[in-house]
Amino acid sequence: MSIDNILSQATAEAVKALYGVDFEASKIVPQTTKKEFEGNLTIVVFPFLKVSKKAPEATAQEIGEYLVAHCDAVRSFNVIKGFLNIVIEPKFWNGVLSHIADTPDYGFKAETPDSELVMIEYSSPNTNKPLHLGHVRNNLLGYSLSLIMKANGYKVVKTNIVNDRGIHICKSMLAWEKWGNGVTPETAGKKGDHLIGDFYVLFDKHYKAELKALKEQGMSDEEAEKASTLMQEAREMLKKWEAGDESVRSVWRMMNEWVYAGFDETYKRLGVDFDKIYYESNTYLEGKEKVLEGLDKGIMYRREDGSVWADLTGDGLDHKLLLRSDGTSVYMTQDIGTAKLRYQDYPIDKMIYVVGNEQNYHFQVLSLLLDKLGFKWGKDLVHFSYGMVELPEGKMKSREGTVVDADDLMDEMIANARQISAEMGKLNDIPEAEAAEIARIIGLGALKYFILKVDPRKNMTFNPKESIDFNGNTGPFIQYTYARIQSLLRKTAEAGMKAEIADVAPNDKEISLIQRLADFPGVVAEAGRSYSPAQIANYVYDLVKEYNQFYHDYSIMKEENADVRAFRIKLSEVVGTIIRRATGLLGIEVPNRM
RNA sequence: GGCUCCUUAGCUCAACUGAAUAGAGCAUCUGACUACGGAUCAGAAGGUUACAGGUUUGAAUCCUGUAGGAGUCACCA
Repeated sequence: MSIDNILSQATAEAVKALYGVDFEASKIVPQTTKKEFEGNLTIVVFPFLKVSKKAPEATAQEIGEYLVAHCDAVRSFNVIKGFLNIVIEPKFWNGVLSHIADTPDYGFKAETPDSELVMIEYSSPNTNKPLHLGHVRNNLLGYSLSLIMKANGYKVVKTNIVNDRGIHICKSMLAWEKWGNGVTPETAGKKGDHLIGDFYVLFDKHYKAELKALKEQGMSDEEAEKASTLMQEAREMLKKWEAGDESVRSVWRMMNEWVYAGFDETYKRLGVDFDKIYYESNTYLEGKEKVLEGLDKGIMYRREDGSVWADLTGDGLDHKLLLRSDGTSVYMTQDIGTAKLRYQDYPIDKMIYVVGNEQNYHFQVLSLLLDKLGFKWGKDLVHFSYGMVELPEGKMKSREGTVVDADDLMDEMIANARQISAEMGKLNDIPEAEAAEIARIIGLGALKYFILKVDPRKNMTFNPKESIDFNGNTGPFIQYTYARIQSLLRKTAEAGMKAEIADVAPNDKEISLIQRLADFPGVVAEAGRSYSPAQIANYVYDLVKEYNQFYHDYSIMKEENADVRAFRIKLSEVVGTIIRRATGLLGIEVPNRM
């Protein structure tokens, strides 16, 4: 049992013995004592005043006295206003540390046969352009989330829904057919997703030129858009696609393969993966079916023009279109179809969609519709909504070429890490292959940490010019501390020094560090509840910062008392372990040297 | 205009379910390497938590209103 639990239970007993009232132990949460006061843990006694009918100081005094008399772990206490600061018997912490050291999966809950199955959808790319910075945030959040949920004992299925159909793909295809001269990723020497993205931009360029010419002939914006032959051709192509026209379909399949090969490379480098991939070209018809089923059951209704709608005014929302008057499906319909297929494939208990906050309304509606259609997880589906990534100049716009490309960004980060490492002489005497690997780990660590440490709900600004710091609250700072601990362990092992929890009383700094280590399970659980990797990131940073102070103040190898030295080496080792596990939850690797 | 979210130090961000004097990093200034890695550490300075009310023993946190920003309200995805 953790020391927090022991204390809250003992406090509950104290309240019962002193005032004869039952207080739920789980509601009494001791907090770590602020460092300007004496003590390790603090209990706030204000909630007990109603039953004690005494002043805060007197109540705290009474509870404190009871605890000292009845609880072995409590050595002494002091009272400041309504705060009862408790000093834990120092040797008690040795047991806490050895418990952490001896628990292989400390902080992680194991999956059991009754574990709920949670499906996490993330990434969701369009096949007409490469991944950009916004996708990077999405992918990192989604992947980290899946690891956190797993650490909380859930069965996790990571899924990706690829938007591989629609007018935007037709635009790329049309441009390739018109101006591509049969170019392929091989002949162009370019990743497939980038090649297709270029044609999407090319289409837009020609389309804009056409619009401009038409408007110069005196047409309004609307008239010009209607008169555009390029857009007409694209629409025509979409119709052929929907009809299954083989000439269109074969180009579509070929170009999709190019794009997927490109995506796979990016995903692999980013370190994310999926258990199951769905394609909208397979799900949109299913959605149609499901909607028609809902129509039969009276959940939806049909208008005179043939379009199908859901009336959500009873839920405080609006009427929502589900099938166009020509019978084709919209975005919402596809999501319903995807849900249907997923539910056929997996016994889903909980569904999490990692999608940007511009779709908050969409998911509110989707939740209601899925619930009405009988999906048991529909009502409680989680839209893990995150803010946009903006540039100093404002929003990223793919058509205007102001996007930060994911591949370029990773290249830049790694090159940057390489350069800084080299300047500091860190890479001297290291074989090229290892130097490259270290630069990769650091560069990606910097990027991932930079993005994940921010509260997901908030929009964030990304300044590519200033790039990312390597000092302070950053990934490399954490990685560096880990590498130093590994170095320490190597050197002490070579010198034949032991690492063990000897029979010594830890000092204040050590106790504080042990307390923080002991907090790890709570942080993982909390991150699982609020679905936020940011909490893990901030925890591991605090841990590293505190360890650095400890590390700096003590010369561990120099310490002459072998027991104290062994204790500190062991403590360092455990800190290293927790750093590795916490960063692991963020998808960040830690190097043994850097 | 309706609905949702955001606003904390010059900048980038913390603060778990309300709790003690709101914490870090960057930038600025001052210090510390003849034994574990200076990508480090110690210290200084920097705040009316957008504003105004309210609830509470206690509010950055909860409620109401105001201002500013973002998103959304498509037979686009």
